[in-house]
Amino acid sequence: MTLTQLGAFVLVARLGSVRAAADVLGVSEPAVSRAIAALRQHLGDQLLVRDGNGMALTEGGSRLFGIASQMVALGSDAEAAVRAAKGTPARLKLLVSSTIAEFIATPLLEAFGRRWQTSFDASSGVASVAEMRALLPNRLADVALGPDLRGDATSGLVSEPVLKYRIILVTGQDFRATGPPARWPWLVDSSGTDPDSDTGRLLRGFRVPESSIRVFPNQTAAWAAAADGLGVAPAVATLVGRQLRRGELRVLDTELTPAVACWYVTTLAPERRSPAARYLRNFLSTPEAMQLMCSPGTGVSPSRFRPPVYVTIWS
Amino acid sequence: MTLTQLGAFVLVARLGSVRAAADVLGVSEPAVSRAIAALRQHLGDQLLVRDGNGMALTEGGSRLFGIASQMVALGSDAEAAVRAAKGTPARLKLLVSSTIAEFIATPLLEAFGRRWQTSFDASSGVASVAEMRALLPNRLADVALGPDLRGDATSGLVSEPVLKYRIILVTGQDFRATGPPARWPWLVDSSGTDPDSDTGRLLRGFRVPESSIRVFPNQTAAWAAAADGLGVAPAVATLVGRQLRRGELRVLDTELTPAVACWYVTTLAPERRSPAARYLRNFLSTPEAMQLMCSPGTGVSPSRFRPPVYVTIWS
DNA sequence: CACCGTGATAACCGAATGGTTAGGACCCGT
DNA sequence: ACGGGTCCTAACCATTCGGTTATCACGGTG
Repeated sequence: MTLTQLGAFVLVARLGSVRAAADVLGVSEPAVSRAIAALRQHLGDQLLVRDGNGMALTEGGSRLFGIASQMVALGSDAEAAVRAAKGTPARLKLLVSSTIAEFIATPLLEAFGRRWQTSFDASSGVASVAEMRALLPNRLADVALGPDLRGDATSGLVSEPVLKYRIILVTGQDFRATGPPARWPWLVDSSGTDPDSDTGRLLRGFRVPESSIRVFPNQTAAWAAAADGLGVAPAVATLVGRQLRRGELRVLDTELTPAVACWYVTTLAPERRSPAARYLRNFLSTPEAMQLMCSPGTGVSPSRFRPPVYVTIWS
Repeated sequence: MTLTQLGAFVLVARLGSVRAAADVLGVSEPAVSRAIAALRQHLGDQLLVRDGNGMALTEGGSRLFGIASQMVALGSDAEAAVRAAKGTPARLKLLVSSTIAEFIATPLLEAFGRRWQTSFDASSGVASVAEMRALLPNRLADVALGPDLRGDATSGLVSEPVLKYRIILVTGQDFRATGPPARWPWLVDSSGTDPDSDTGRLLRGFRVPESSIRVFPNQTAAWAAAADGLGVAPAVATLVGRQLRRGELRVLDTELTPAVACWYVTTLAPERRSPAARYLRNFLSTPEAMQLMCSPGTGVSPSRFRPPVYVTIWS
């Protein structure tokens, strides 16, 4: 399986014709045909089948197409990326939990950028605990902010506490909690599906069945639903201060809440740490960063706003 | 540049040693060394330099590392993906605008799954208008739901209207609109940075300067800020019904709002359409789908909730 | 039916990839 | 300075890849 073979395959799939692909590539038609044949044999699937006056993808071919397109695109990116790196600021890649992504990551990186703009080019992406554990040792990211990732000494990861926070349970003024917590309607964001997150642990602690859980795309939405009296939602105390002051939400105490938890910053062991990771780790202990994590402003100006560079792959 | 060369490079970068990589690969050390040398020459960068008792990545090498890791991983995925495709339901890949992603995509796909679960395996991802235009013709996605993508006849895309909706402007009860709209504080979600989105067009229509725009991670958050009197926010009328009924928000009329707009479904031309795309397109005209788009339930049960398959790449 | 145009296959060939062993250059420790 | 580790390079060889031309098989279309 070669990149050129994959490139030929992608082109044929896109154009729906071997001949046309050969023309575009400027090679003879059998060359393309044989590239496809090699892939067919290697993968044990027809990939492309005759369809009247052209070629159609098989189901297997369609799976391959998405992957191969990515690979080909990455291949041509590689050269450009390496060349562009000369004399360019280093990149800082930050992984964050969903809560931090929603409220803290953007202002934090904005502030970090103001200080180090010339030297670092920072961006962030959401990841589950499992993903963080996989991405950091591989250097696919420099820093993770959120959960404690210790517990596997062999991974070479170092987690350090950054900020304590209180986890509380909030609900609307008119919600009446009846029965045990496991029977309440629970309103959570997508971190509820990550068993290693605060939310996941809380749900497990109360043995909440799946039928009592509703997952919202973000915490703001879950809290809005809670304010409507639809159920209870976990929250970080400092982040719902506004809604509590306005009386939209009230705190509900249980045997497990309020609870104290802690955000951690995780990097590789000091000697393997990237310079960018070093700087961000230090930045997190500055008063400015602390301030931002305690009461982040919501919303940023669009010139500062740059969504993380995601590439969507249906694998 | 070969996949095996990239694989060797990734392994060396990960282990910090040529020798160790050679051991893992079960080949001689010069074999690995020469793979690196070939990449070095091809890309014109040292990529890895001696660093005491091992190898460290140069800036260019670190850029390549992220890309190469992806490529290698995709390469090993490819085989599995093709083999797994045999006798497997077809995949439906849906691109949606951010508004639809936040409120509609999940229940819609959930309903679609209930009807066709055995035959289709549907998932969705957020994309900007530009991304949709790029991904659909390449068959990296089957269907786009949201903006009208016509206007470029050569692309082979077909957009059909699905549902009319009203764009309104909402604000808190105590917000006093003074001066021209361009001077108001505008609270938008990330689609405000997509010039082809409804929000982007509205902001351009009022010539709102960037300094007056605050970008929130999602619309629910922007509306919550508007309810706090922090400014005005665009909204789809049917989606803020709850907040309007509760009196948290009120409608603000302007020369450009209320405006009527329309969601479109976009696919390839009928003869190039995938079967999955055909089915979803038909499903969208059913009463069930219409109902969902007009008043989507918020939140889904976690067993139904499967986040889209994202792979984060810092390119 | 004969005639296109399409894709698959065969036979051949140059070039590169990827592997080996042997030896040189370098850093680091004692 | 020496030995032991590392990485780089050179010379050699088998294999595969990617290209060609020629030929066959198939499906519409006149």
